Amino acid sequence: MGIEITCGECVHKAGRPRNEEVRTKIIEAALALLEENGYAKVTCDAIAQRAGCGKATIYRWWPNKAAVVINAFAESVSPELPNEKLSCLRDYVSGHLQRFTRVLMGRNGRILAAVIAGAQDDPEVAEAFLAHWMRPRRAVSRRILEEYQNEGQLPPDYDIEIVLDAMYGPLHFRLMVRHEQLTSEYAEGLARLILGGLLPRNEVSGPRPPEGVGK
Amino acid sequence: MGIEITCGECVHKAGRPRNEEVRTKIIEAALALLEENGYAKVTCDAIAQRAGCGKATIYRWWPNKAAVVINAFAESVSPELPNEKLSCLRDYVSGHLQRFTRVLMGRNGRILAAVIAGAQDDPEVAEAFLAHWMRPRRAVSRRILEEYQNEGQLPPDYDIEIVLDAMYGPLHFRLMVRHEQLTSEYAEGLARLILGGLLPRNEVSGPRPPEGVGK
DNA sequence: AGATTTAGATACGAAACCGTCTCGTATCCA
DNA sequence: TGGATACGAGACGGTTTCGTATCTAAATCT
Repeated sequence: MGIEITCGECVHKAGRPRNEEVRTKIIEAALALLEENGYAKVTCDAIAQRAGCGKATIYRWWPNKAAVVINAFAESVSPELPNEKLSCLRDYVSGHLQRFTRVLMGRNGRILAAVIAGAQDDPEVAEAFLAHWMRPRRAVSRRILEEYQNEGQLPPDYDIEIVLDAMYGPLHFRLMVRHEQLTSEYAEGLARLILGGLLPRNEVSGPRPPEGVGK
Repeated sequence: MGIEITCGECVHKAGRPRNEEVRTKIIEAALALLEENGYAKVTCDAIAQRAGCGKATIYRWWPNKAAVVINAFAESVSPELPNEKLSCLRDYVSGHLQRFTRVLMGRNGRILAAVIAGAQDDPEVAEAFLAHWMRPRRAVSRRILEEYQNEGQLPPDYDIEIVLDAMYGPLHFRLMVRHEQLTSEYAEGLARLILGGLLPRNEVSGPRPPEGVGK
């Protein structure tokens, strides 16, 4: 059943109503700690201190740290970056990688890296990350790429999942390993490479089928 | 100065000599815990228990958990996977991605993911990972790709760093995010895509320069 | 033999974190 | 006004981890 992400609709009956500002401050504190120190160093004590609230207030609304982090992450990224099909595949790939890279270069990039790291030792974080971020966004891009494929702008024998990975994988790679900077130029270069391929244009018409590499 | 990776040459003067088997057991225990539980859940206590040794023995030779993990990681991966230039770029990319994927599919894959995750909240782990794993291996691949470029098998206007990321990035992406399985077929499909590119072969000769996407 | 060093076992204090709880106060509804 | 709920502050007991300190036994050198 996983972790409750939204902390309920808070149907109000009687008594002092919930202070929405406190909730915001807790979420914001969690994000700031994620960004600055990484997942492992986020603690409920630290969140409470930073948010200027009592620890009990946190535990009243979330069962544990993972739930707060997942909730915070899901909200911070919810202003979706636009992802719409253009008439030309080339422009779509280039533009989309540009926009996504700009997101990763900022605060949400560090947060994303922290959540992926946290997902390595907590299956609940992993599942929440896939469900609330990775899968929905991939679905949008997948649908767009499939349309390009139907139109013949994209070779029909390519696995869309692999195309998606070829686009997003390198960006996440630099985000997390940080062997080189994530930059706008990187995104542009990557788009050119994915679109053009490594083989010179005067090679044989298509990639030849695999031979002698499998089992 | 970073963390001492090899725990010294242990110049022996007098007294009981160091039991090399204990060292091996500690390293092995660290690797097993990394693989099973991820970086965050590796503790010196757990290592000692699993290795069947006293905690003091660990602290005698390593300053802290990060040092043990880094040491263990560096040794476990030291049997380098072969990475040699072939006459044909296509075969090199395809074969290399295949071999590397097979590594990631096994025990060392989980360990690698754990270390990268650990690097997100510990700069020393990050630097050790880059220095002892990422940079040396990238250097080998970079040199090979540069040779292909000099031979004209690889377009001269591609940034080799980006080519490297296009190869390794998607593999690490699946390794860590696990939205889909890492398989041999994935490696092969990725190789085909990188080599061939998204644009149909009857497009204009080369990728056109960026326009209107930068600032 | 005696000095020296490694090693296992275990106790230890300090600190961090967890999740719960209480208390006093604030804020709303009936 | 009184009941109900939210909140901040902080104490709490319990657990975990850290890194150190002891103590005993083993192994090797001089």
